[in-house]
Amino acid sequence: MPNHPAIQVRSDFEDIYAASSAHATECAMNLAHTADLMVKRIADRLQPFELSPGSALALGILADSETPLPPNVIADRLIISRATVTGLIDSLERRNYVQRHPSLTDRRMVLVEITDLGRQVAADFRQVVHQNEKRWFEVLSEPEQAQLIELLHRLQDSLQESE
Amino acid sequence: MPNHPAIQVRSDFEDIYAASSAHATECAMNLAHTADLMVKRIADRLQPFELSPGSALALGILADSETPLPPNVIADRLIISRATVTGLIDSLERRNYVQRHPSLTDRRMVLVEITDLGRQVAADFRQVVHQNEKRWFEVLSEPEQAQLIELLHRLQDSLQESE
DNA sequence: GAAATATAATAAGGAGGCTAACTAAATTTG
DNA sequence: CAAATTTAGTTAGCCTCCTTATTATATTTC
Repeated sequence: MPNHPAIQVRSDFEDIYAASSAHATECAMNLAHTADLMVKRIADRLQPFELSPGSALALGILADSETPLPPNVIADRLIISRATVTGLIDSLERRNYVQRHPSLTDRRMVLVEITDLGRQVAADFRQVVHQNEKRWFEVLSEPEQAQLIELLHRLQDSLQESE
Repeated sequence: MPNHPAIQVRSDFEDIYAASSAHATECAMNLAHTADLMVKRIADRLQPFELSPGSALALGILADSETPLPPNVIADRLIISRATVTGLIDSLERRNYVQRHPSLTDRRMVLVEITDLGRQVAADFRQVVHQNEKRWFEVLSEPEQAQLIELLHRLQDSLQESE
């Protein structure tokens, strides 16, 4: 993903925007800040596994797949560029979490296969991350979590339309 | 901000997690994805001004200040490192949006002063960004926006506690 | 008041994204 | 069936952020 700086400010940024009745801007700031904080926390939890969030997501996708996948498919699922996936797979391969094989049916293609070690690591880090996420989100009731998802879905649609 | 890859997957990622009743994970994914999408959109809107989101935030802070500010203060407000602020100011200075002056009272300090051009640009980009934000968030009613902010605040607190 | 400590800004180097250009292989088209 | 186009993966070069080390100046402590 684009390496855009996160849009965040310290938590009392409301000072700055309070006067302008910028409710939308306040939403935007909070959204960016919260997401950024969460991603940082997840990155912390992944560190013991020597995984970046991106590598972890890629490994997770491979762990869920019955069969090896080409980098292309991983890029599509994560909505990142193929070039970035190349790097993620390089890093996973260095740790022996995955292996590249040339495709026999289409020699342009590479197939990425998760190793037994990779599968184990995926199971482990997912448990850790999921446990933490559950704990973080415990401050919201189930209905609130559902509503948060609903609001975010609508926002996503709104943003996606916008060009 | 840390250059962590955004944690996002294509919008039908629910497939993957549906089976595991991972509501918290679904929240997390949506949060990261929505924020990332929004930041990308904002970055698009800032491009005509030759500003990155980070530079724009820094310029905004300077525009709001009665007096020139040291890089240190900007770093604190944006919750980014001082080293990063050095780079942002470099880029703003190249475009003549700000000027560095040595502080007369503490010769370790630099004071960053916004130029008239910078002030104008800040007013312009803010209007553009704010208009877009308003449009994006129109899919949520006022009470929904307020609730989103409330939910996010609680999440932020929860995440901040977590180490 | 000299030495040790703390603070401000910067520089150097690293990580993780991106686009654009390149190579190889498959597919389409005339 | 040869040429042009498309597709897959990689490489190279850029951007924005980070952490750590460096330099200069203030402040604290003995």
